[in-house]
Amino acid sequence: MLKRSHHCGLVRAEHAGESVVLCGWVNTYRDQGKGLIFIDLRDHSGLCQVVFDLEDVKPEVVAASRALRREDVVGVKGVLRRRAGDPNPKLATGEVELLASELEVFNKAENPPILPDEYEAEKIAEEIRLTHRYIDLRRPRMQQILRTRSRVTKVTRDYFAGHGFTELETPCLIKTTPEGARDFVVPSRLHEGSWYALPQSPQLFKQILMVAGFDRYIQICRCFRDEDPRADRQAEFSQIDLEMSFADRDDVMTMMSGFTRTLWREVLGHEVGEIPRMTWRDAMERYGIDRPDTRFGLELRDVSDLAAKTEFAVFKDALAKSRAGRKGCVKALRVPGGAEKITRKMLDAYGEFVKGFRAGGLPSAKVAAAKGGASAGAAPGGIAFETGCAKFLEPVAAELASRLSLEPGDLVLFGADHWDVCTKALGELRLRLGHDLKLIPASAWNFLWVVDFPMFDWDEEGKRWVAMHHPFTSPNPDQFHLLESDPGGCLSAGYDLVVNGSEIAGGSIRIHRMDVQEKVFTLIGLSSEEAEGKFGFLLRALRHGAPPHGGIAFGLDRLVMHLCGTENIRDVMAFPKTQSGQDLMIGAPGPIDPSQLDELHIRPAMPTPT
RNA sequence: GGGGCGGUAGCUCAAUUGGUUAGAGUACCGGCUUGUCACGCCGGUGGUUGCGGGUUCGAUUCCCGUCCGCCUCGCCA
Repeated sequence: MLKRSHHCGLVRAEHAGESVVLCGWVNTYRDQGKGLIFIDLRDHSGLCQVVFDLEDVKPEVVAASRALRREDVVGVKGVLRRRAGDPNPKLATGEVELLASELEVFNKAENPPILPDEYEAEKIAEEIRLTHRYIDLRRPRMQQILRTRSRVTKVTRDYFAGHGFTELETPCLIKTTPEGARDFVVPSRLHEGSWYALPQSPQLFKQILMVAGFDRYIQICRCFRDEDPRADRQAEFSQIDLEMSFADRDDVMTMMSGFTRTLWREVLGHEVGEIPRMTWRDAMERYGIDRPDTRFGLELRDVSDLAAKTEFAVFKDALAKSRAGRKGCVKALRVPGGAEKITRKMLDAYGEFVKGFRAGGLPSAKVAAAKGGASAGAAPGGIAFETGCAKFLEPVAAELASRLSLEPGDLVLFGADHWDVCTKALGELRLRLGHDLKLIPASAWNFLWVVDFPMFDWDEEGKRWVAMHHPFTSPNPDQFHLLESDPGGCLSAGYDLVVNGSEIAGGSIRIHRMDVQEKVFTLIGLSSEEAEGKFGFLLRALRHGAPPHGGIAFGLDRLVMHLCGTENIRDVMAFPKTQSGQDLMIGAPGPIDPSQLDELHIRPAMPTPT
């Protein structure tokens, strides 16, 4: 077998004159006739032109080289030389070519269903690319992404090893937990009728590792959640999972800010500065979302008090609403220059858009310069409202103008509904406006810690509190007293790391006292018997010497998406699944043999597949 | 579970109001071509129009069902 001496993409003019063996895939072939054949040979490093001078090689090489087709895998031996023809400025190796003397065909490729050309890849249906993933992954872009992913995990391990973290593994076959996402389950052969569950995260194990005295833990682990996938979500995904003992919220955030800075420096050469903090309340009120994209303004402003002074039924109705102890509200979004930029058609589309988030509609008004003097509707600030719900706004025009810093030419959009509906609808609309009006600077990296989350959300259906993060999250130290008196107002010691409006990590300081943990279980409607049954091991651990501890988990896939600038999580996974959870390459999931079912004590409700 | 878009040659797409033998580019096969580099020129093979039903003299086109892919709401502690 020909042994490779260089990589295709790395040969340069300085290697001219050397005897060289290149191995790789035939990217393209150009048969010039009886005397001359060119091929571009590709490996992970790039392309190099190989030339066969048919009058100057052995007959078997003539035949074999004429038969070369795209994606054949070959080794070529020859002398590297400066090109006899014009250099190709498009190739890093464009100054040189390999003059072939020997050719070994390792593997003749059948006519490829797809080609790993970036030129074609964008057009080829993803379904086809996933089916033939071994070819799609040959694309330089996919190679670059997955190598970046490898670089990320390397930097991660180095950073945390350098800070005293121990890499430990936790089991994949565990048991179901009552809270959280739907579990993937695995039937037990040895225990009839019993089931394992795949971990949604190693949460409890890492806490127990802290109780066990490991001080600092890291794992790059696979997590499983049986929920519908999205562009940035897969049922099976990877986390950088961490936990620290004797640490408070600031300790964890400081450590992780350092990690983030290291990662962005090492992978992108970008210097991340101090990462600012924002309270959850601030994020929700100003951005309508718990992971604000702070790369652009367009902030929401509460105008409930002014709306109350109008006779607008939409506002009145909203303010009269109440849910989970929280009154309805009216919020405004000022779009500078929007009176002209936002066409009627766009406005209608935005109205439909917010309805998708259960808002009733999108009241709006244009801002114009007040007509000279004291005409009706003119505010002292020199503006007047036109169109839409303008006439209802007249009584509060001056106050609105001042609160929203309105100027002629602006457009004002209103959300009026339950607090959660109103904030979410306007928050999503803000993002869409930012996109549509091109307000988002593409090259910016805006990091943000979101802190002071509520401990609990009120579940209207179940009539109970549910943990906002997870039931092991501790209240902030100054909030413990609210646990009983005002659970809805109690803030947690949780924190999320957000970049450009995307949550890349989330964690919390954990409860390390059994009595507090039991209290939280009770609050979320878990009886002591249930808690003992589901989490007895944790409670026992907390009785036997648990250090204060806390941690975080980064979404590895999303990190890589950001670092590579992709918008699709499947692009950063070697073998992703489709939205229906299928692996199109291997054909999973698939039927299993009835005897396997018997062994597992399972009788399917569906007819046995044939 | 809901909404939207899509499925025609290996791949990317076209096909008028429901009307001739479903076309083009590319890939592939054959021939030509000694400096190409998305090589070029000539010729050729290639189709269960996702699948199943229905309407019709006639369906890629219209209707019903179903499967698959993508985006999205719900969901994702």
